[in-house]
Amino acid sequence: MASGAAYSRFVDRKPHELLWRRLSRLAGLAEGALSDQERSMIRQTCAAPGEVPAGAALYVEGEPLKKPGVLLAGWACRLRLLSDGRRQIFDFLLPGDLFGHPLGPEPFATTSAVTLTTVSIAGTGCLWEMVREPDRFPGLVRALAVAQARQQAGLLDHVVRLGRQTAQERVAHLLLELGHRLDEIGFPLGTYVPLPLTQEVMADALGLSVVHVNRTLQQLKRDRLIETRATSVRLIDPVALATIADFRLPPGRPAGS
Amino acid sequence: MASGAAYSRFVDRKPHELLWRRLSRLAGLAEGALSDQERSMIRQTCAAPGEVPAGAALYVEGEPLKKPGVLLAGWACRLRLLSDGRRQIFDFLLPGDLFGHPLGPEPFATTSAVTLTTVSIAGTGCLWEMVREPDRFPGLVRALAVAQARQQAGLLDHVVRLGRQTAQERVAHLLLELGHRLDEIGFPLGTYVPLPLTQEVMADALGLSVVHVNRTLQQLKRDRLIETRATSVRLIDPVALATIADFRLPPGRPAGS
DNA sequence: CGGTTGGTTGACTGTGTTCAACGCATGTGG
DNA sequence: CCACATGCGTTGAACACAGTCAACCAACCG
Repeated sequence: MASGAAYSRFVDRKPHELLWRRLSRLAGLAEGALSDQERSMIRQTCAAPGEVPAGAALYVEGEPLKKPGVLLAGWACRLRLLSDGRRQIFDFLLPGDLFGHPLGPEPFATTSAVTLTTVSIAGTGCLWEMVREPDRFPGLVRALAVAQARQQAGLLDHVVRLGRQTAQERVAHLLLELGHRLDEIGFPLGTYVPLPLTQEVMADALGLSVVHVNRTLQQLKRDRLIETRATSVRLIDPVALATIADFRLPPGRPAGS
Repeated sequence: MASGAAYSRFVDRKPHELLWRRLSRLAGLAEGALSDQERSMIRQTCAAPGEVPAGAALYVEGEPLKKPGVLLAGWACRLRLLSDGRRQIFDFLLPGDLFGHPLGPEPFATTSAVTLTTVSIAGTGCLWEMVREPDRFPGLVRALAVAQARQQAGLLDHVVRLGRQTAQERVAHLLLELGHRLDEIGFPLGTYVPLPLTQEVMADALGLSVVHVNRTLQQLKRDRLIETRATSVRLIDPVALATIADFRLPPGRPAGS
């Protein structure tokens, strides 16, 4: 089931190799989906990564999206603030994820994005070329489109969580989603994997209070469904969790490839 | 403020003219954004509209999206069912809205879509051409991209409603969103506009129980914020509603055009 | 007519919130 | 090295918003 075990961890290798691997999978599962030109483009993009500290904004709601990028290491999230201070987190950006690309022809950010850990990013300039000259990079454009479609699908899952699931189901569902995404970048499902989220962050993502997230996590631990260490979790029984959460694997990812 | 008053109602005119008008606005606000070729394409698309009864599925989650279309009259919604029968509605399709277009290169529906009223649709075959030969219809492709970006933005609003707003705020926010979308197609904000939603449908959209939707609507009526008739509503005080709901107008729509 | 669909109301329950306090680790400056 | 502050997790008690269950009504329709 866990397909990522065969890969070394995303963060353990040279960034451009891993990014290439990931974009290839996104672009079409065939490893030859990207041209040599695109491959060198990726290398160039990763040449000078930048560091961003935790808690910094990658971009802000309403501002023009002028700096598309790739997350090479660390976590971030997309969110919106209400006028009275309430906060809603839409989704999380993990290593290998693209961000800051406009969806339509209107290049304005519909959310803000904030780093949750120290983060290493690449691509501020190079990826911009790609967006403006799509014909030269068909594989990359395809990978970008797939990534955006996935993000969209993730949003739909999130709506279901918030609209129709209980606290336990929400937490289980989110952990499974993150677990599977981490599995794809080299942290096998069922082992201890990084989860650099405070309970407050989880609360703001799941539409719950911090206190209730805390109690719900404790319940999952008591039921021997998960284990936690400092900033990592282990999903002890992903199948039982999936049953609780009504979790369905996203399509397009054959089990044994 | 209400910009739609200058237009006749979407459903009162010849479908292709109104669709052309709407797509022009989406494509770039300038009325000349669509070519003659595209205009005739639109006419051709609307030539043989089909009727679909209420409660029918336009497409089903997981199936390949082979029939893109346009809603010419009536309402529909996109939704997903949980395995135990719970239901979550993601958004609503109003006259003039496009549906069934794949987002990425993977042409599988991520939701189901169901009609809420009798519905008139067009484009099953013609729009498919457009998607396959985007170079011949640049304006239409642009309009489609803008429409999808808007739908995406609507989903973000929906996440905020479900995650961080109270029942009253949710109802007010949804009514405002629909009110503004109806305004765009010729039903001025502040007047009686059609709202063919049962309270159960609103409940499944807003993540509430039917009973609670009922009580919340009554409260809004008692506070003289809305009035309802058989299947229509009037937003008596949109400004007060917007304050309650922390509602922000989507950008890209100048106030007086 | 009786059946159905959608809306309304009341009483009761419960899931999740709020408020407040405390523990614990980490960091920092005197 | 200690005093203090800060961030995060944990716990308890009281409360409230919203859900559930059940009954009833009105309109519509075959």
